[in-house]
Amino acid sequence: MFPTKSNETISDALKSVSLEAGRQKNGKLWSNLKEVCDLLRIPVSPNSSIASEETLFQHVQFKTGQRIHMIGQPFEMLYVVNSGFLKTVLIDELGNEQILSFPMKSDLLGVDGINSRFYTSEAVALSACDLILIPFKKLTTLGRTYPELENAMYSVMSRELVREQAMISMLGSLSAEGRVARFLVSLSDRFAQMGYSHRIFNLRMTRHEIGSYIGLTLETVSRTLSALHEIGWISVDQKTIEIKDIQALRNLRRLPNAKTRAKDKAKAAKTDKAIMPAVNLNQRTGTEYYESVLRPTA
Amino acid sequence: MFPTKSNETISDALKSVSLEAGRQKNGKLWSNLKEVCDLLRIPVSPNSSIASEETLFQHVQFKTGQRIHMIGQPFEMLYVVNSGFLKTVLIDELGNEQILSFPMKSDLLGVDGINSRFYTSEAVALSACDLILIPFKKLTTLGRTYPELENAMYSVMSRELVREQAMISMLGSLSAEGRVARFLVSLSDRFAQMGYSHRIFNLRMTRHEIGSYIGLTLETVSRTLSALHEIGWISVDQKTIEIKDIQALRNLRRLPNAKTRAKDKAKAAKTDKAIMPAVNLNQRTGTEYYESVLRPTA
DNA sequence: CGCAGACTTGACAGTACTCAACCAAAGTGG
DNA sequence: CCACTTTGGTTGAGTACTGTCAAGTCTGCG
Repeated sequence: MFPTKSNETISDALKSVSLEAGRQKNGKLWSNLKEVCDLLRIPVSPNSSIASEETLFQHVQFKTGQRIHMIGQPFEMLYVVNSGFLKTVLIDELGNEQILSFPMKSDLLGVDGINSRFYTSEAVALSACDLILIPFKKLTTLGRTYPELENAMYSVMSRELVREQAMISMLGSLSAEGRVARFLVSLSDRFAQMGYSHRIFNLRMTRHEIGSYIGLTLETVSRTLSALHEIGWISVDQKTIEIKDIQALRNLRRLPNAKTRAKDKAKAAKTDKAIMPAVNLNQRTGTEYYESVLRPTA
Repeated sequence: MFPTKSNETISDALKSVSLEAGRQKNGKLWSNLKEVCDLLRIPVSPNSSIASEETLFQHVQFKTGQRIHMIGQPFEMLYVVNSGFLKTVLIDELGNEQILSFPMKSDLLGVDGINSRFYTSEAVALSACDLILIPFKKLTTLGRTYPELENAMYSVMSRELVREQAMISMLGSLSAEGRVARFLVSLSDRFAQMGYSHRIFNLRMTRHEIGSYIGLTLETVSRTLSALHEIGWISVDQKTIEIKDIQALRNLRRLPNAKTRAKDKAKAAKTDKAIMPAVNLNQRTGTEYYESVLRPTA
């Protein structure tokens, strides 16, 4: 009776995850080092001394809209997302918000504070969240006891760096369609990784936030989602996304062009609003007609 | 008789720096841990045991065009730039090059390899370069002996992460003019930091490489440089850049707009090709005339 | 029920890309 | 030494894409 669980059931998921990766103590949730490493997808040899119960890290819960840390605040903690969805935001000199990431389960937050000793970005909960507190001082101390932990830290930071490089590459080279497609694909991948459906999911962020993240205006994001919907690669209804042709989305760098797309729209319209399957986007027949008909009416 | 040294004199600079930050041994240059930390601008307490001569790191020289490491190559080394100019390049699925950074003195290279155990980008020398080899294994081992080194590593990686975040923010929010202006300002700052002139310097990279770095085509880069030249904020001649109004460049987010710019060009033309000082870009007088004169001739 | 915020869609405009011609500098080879 | 090629740069014309402005819809919530 249970289909692939959607990411709707946050509170349910939270409960079960909490049981997996935490224990009660003084009425609060705590995780040991091993559990934190597992959460971060850091390989740890099973017989490692890391598995000890000596060092516990406290969980903290945040409600939607709550700030985890603010810009300029002294840096002391790293945070590992155990459940929930967040955004990290940079605010530039003119007060413009720039979304930097949408952290979710198993992501690490707060790394930007290490160098300057205060946070250079802020993190906000987009849903109810369960985070694990990692005091940075404690972490570096532990690193001396467990050499593999040290390597793991380097590894996680390196991973984050590579992720940002990919982001820069995307912003530098992809069209609006390419960016939105990639965004959806990466979300789909993340959800799959977390055990949610990779086909149907809910966006946790607004069009404005998506646009900020991938360097577009909210209108362009909305239009592009509509366009992808219309050619049948996805289905959009407000925050609900259904991926219908992930391979097409993956391969997309630049939609053929606006003219061709208009043609396909025309076809779709002619075939009684049926959604076109994602094949043969490059066909170019019987379309000049459509345009020449429309032009006079405008 | 020595003006502020320009960055022309690479080989000279290399020699002097080598004497500063290296020593001969078996006919090769070596630096100790303290010198490497200084180069990376990592604060080290002077009485620290880090200052020891025990651990030496070898220098390696590269000629223009030589590759320091390639994509997919197993990761073993980090590199610290002691002198010279480089580029790091990402190559995506379709073989498109994407410039990620232009490392120069005191930058760290190769961090992207830590996570995946092989380099995900390649580094190429844009000039003669002197790099210090840091075997990663050796570094992590040393980290256990010198706790402050460990912190320093985290700090450097965090710094790099913040830099990339700023890059993402820029690509997401700035116009072509803003990007080029920022690029020039950041170069100017770097050169100042290295003791070169912040007013006049030579670009080490092509327009194509600049464009890739800041997400524009080479034509747009060229045009924008010409525009900044024309309004008198900089002076461009091929690879030579002279900054004439760095404050204007710093504040630039979006040039008033194309129309206003055309007006200023008109003014500049009328005043017999004199270069306009960078004031009052927003004046909007006597310009419709210019346009209406030009239009018919086209 | 009305309001505010999020989203969609249209019209229009301006920025930046594409294509292309041209120029300059630096090799290359006879 | 001079044609010739190659590479990098500049500039123009035209166009496509994406931003801006604006109107209107939908949703959730007090």
